[in-house]
Amino acid sequence: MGESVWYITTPIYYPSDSLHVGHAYTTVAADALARYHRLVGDRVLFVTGTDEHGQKIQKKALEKGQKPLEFVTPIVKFIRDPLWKRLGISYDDFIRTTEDRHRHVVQQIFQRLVEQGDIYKGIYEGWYCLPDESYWTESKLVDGNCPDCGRPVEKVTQESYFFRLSHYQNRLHQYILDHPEFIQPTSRRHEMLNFIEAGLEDLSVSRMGVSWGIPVPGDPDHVIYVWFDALTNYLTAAGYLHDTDLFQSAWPANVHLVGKEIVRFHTVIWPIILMALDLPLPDRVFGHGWLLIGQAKMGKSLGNAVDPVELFDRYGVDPLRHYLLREVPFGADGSYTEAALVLRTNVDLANDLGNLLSRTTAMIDRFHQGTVPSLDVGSDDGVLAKEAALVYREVETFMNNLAISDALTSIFRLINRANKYIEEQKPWDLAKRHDGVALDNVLYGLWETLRIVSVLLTPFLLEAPNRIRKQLGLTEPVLQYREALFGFNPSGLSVRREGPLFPRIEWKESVTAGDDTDHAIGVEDFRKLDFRVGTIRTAEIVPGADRLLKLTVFDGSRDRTIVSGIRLHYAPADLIGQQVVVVANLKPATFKGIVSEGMLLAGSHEGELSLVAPIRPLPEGAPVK
RNA sequence: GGCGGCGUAGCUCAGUUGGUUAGAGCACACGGCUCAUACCCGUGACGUCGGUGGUUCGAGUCCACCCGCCGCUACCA
Repeated sequence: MGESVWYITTPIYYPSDSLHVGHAYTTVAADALARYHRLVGDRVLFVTGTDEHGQKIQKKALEKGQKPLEFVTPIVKFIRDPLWKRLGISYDDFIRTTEDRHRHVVQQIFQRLVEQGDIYKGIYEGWYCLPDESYWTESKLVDGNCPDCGRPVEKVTQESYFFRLSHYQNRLHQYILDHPEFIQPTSRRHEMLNFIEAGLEDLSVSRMGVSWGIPVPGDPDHVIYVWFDALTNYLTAAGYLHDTDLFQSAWPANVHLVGKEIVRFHTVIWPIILMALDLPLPDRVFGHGWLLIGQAKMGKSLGNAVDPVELFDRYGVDPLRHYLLREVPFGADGSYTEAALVLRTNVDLANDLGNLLSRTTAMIDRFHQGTVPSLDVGSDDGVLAKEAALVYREVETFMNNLAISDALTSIFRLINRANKYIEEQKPWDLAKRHDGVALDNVLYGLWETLRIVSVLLTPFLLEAPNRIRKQLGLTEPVLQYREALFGFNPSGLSVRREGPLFPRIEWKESVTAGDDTDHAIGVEDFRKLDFRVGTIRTAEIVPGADRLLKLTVFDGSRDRTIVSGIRLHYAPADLIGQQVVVVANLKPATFKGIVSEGMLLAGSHEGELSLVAPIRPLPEGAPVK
């Protein structure tokens, strides 16, 4: 019987596509929690993995002429290394649903539930798209047609195994009422109570048309379907039915960290499976928000998925981790923009933390020959010690509540306090006045604060803590959270200045593509723009300007003079009679003495330029919106 | 449609059980400092607290209605 294990999971990801920053966000958050708990001395089991069965992967593999496992394995490999490896994901176990250990567990559970009557055979009604070879539920159909291809679907009825959710409905409802901590944040809890109160239908947990999955024991025409397979990974990884010692200390899980879109499966289906198995329920299911791209949901199909590998190649692991953990507050949605990532890095990591380290070590070098002064407790004002002690407790509280961004905010408050303290104490004046004791206390306080920060940041950042410690003259890595207490004895240590801990990122907004939703405008803004169709009447070269043309454009009511910088791309003669789109309510501007009353729309790419025009002719003056 | 939530400075958000001049961070302006990564520190400006009408001595904070936005409303991982 081992000591109790702090068990945290991420969802297992579906490797049909490469993962994006959203997945990285969930996983980094779980990693920070796992690292924190190791630091405070808990035995930790941190599990992530991949959910590899199902129709979609079967189809994708088929398209590539591969077996499903062949198709999926390189993707899984990539997720483990480089993706999670370089992001520093310190998982203790990586589970794949295609592993034998998992198949055995799923089949045994299934068998047991059949035997005790919680799973029964019935008839499943669904819809099937023949050309797509896809099954759909009624609610997914678009106007009664296949949501993928829009073609008609046919009704299929087939034998299926059903899981008796209805039987456990009241028990689950009561459980959620009795355990306010079970579903977080509370808004999700309300939604789930609502959902359950509406009544639970039994869930179809097998399919006949899909071959890529775990067969139903004793009935190999049926494959165990989706959630029943996926959710039970949490039991497999905890050793259920095969590693009794591990299971006894690890189960129930402390936290299932999930995206808000799968909260329901984790708080309805999953607890009922556990109830049916007579197992205790996890302490908490936390549904975190999404990382949006500007305002939009991120997704492969939306073409805006941000590749995490690209991000840490460009900005480094610590800036990325810090940004993810700091920017998205508790349960709410966060918004990814490159501008915000750069800002967080420059302001927090470079200006505040990096610069504090730089100025502290510089002063110890200059005013104390590089050796770390010791503290004269009796004469110290205790300002930094007090703040450090407060932050120490706050971080504990926040991390226990899964409030990761609040914990980081708290740590950076200590850093800011230290920067301010320098301003208040003016060590350079103390040095001039030869006030040795006061100077020593200040320098020690700053050094000690940075040492404490290096401990506090250990769960969040991978490289910075040890780089800070090296510059502080410390050689031992951080081992325990308790090291973040004020009063370390630094005798014999000397600082070792290096280059900036986090160099400021020079970043020009205009250079970046892909974050156009960063400056999203409302439709009311768009309506301010008056676009109209016009026809070019005349076109002539503007003397003394090598790229300007002077045009007259009839906009339905009058001829406008428009000066346009398109001479390199269009000969005047080619433009006459051409329809274009003009911006009609632009303030007039003067070019080479000619007043231009508007602009033409044109697209450009790498030196190419093309005017925008209606595909079919329209009357002049027709609005464009 | 049903249930729930949100709308507070240019941006992201805090605002406890209703109570003196509505806050923080970022951005902006000005000033200071020089140990430091053009950094840091200070000061300042900016808000009809979505709208209307109530309750109250007093409402961002309670009630009603309205406007706008969002989440959930089952078998996709």
